[in-house]
Formats: sequence, structure tokens, C-alpha cells
Amino acid sequence: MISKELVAASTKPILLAILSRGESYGYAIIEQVRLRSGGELEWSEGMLYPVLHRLEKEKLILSSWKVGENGRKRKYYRLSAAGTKALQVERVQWKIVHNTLSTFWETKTCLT
Amino acid sequence: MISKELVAASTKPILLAILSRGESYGYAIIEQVRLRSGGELEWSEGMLYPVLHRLEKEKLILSSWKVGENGRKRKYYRLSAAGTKALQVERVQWKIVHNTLSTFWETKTCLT
DNA sequence: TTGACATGCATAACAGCGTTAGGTAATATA
DNA sequence: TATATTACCTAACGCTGTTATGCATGTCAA
Repeated sequence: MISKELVAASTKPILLAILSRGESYGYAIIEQVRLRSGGELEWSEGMLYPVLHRLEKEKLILSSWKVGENGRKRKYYRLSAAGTKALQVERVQWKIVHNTLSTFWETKTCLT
Repeated sequence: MISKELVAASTKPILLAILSRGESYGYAIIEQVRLRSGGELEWSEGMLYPVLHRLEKEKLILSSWKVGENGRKRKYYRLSAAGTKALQVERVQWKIVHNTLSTFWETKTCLT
């Protein structure tokens, strides 16, 4: 079970990264995350939908209702130009923190 | 400026990692983080102290007042056994999320 | 002596976000 | 018909960083 804070920090970059590879919809996104993480990340709908709405409000993603191959209505999301830029920013920020963390982890403590 | 969520997610692991390398105190920790991140991470006192108190309450770190070489009183923190275990858990969780993010970033999109 | 600045700790109000739990509805299957 | 799956949405709650503020000590220059 991943901590709440780590989920909060990774949701936006993961979401933007997924949509940068092609449009998708809520239910499928949860599946993609589950598969890509080897079952370690289990996103809930109650967490995802508000995030999607928020990102759409921020104009980072765009939505459109479509009917899937199974006949059900789905709300597909895709990345906007601003979303693509935001993804780059997220990547940079993540890298900064990851590198900082790595320096503390990888540098060996002086053992006698 | 690192996003609030990313700060929230990285505070605990960074803190535990720092203290795993030896005891330290609030003010110095902020400096260490600033230096290690190349100035990219700027922790505020209002953020750090509540975290230190929380981790102490969780028995992950222990504190003791001492007088530094400059004559000022400082509250030194050190890792407990439980804190060492918690650090390992944090590392594992971080790695899971980082790896998942990486798969979305590193795998090239199929371009025609 | 006085003022400014760095050191060093602490707390409070506020806003943002995930968790948990719940709701609605259509389709497939037994 | 009953159940599971797909597919969307929202609300109350708790946790955590942000921002602002307070207090106290020591240093250094004017």
C-alpha cells in the first residue's frame, strides 16, 4: 500500500504521462496504472475522477464523450498543449527530488 | 519551486535518510537539504518542525536537547530502530512509484 | 549602545488532496 | 431474474504544506 502523500505526488505526473501516449478514459486509466505498476498501485475512482476534473479545469487535458466498442459511453481525455508543457515541468520536479533522495541513499555512510 | 504534493511525499523519506547518517537538528537539516538539492529544495521551518514532532510521536525518531559549539541550545534528533525500518519501507514505496513513472516516460510512443 | 541579521525553536489559520463511502446507470452473464 | 462488470460522479473527513507570526539568543557593525 503506497502512502497517501506519495499517491498525491505521483497522480498528476502519471496521469499526464499516460495521456501523452494517447487518449484514454477513467476506468481504463485505473487499469493501465495497475498493470504498469505490477499491481502495486491501486487507484480508486474517488481519487481519480476529481483529479481528471481538476486537470480539465486547468486546461491541461480535454474531454469528449464517445461510445466505446462495447457500446458503453465513455469520457475520453487527451492532453492539451499546456498539458504537454506541464508534463515536462512535472518530470523536472520529480527528477530533482529523486536525485536529492538518491544522494542521501546512495552515498555510503562512513563505517569503521 | 517544487509542488506541495511532491514536498509532502518526499519530506519523510528525506528526513529519515538524513538522520540515518547521523543525528542532526532542525535548522541544520534545512541547510543539508538545500545543499544536497543544489538549492532546488527550500524547506520552511513551519513545515519541518511539525514533521519532526510527528515522527517523534510515531517513535521513528528520538530527540535530546544539547548545546552546540556556538553556545546555542539545539534539539538534536536521531533515528530509532523503528525509524530505520520505516526508512526501508519508504525506499521501497518510492522505488515502486518511480519505476512506474519511468515506464511511462521511458517507453517511446509509437510514431509513424 | 543600538540596530540588523543569523541562529534556533514553535504554533495557528487556511487550502488542497486522497480516503472512504456512497450513489446512478447500462450491459453481460448465469 | 440476479449478479458482476463497466463507467461515471460526489461528499465528509483527516492529514499536511503554506504562510504568517512569535519568542529568544548571539554576532557584528555603526
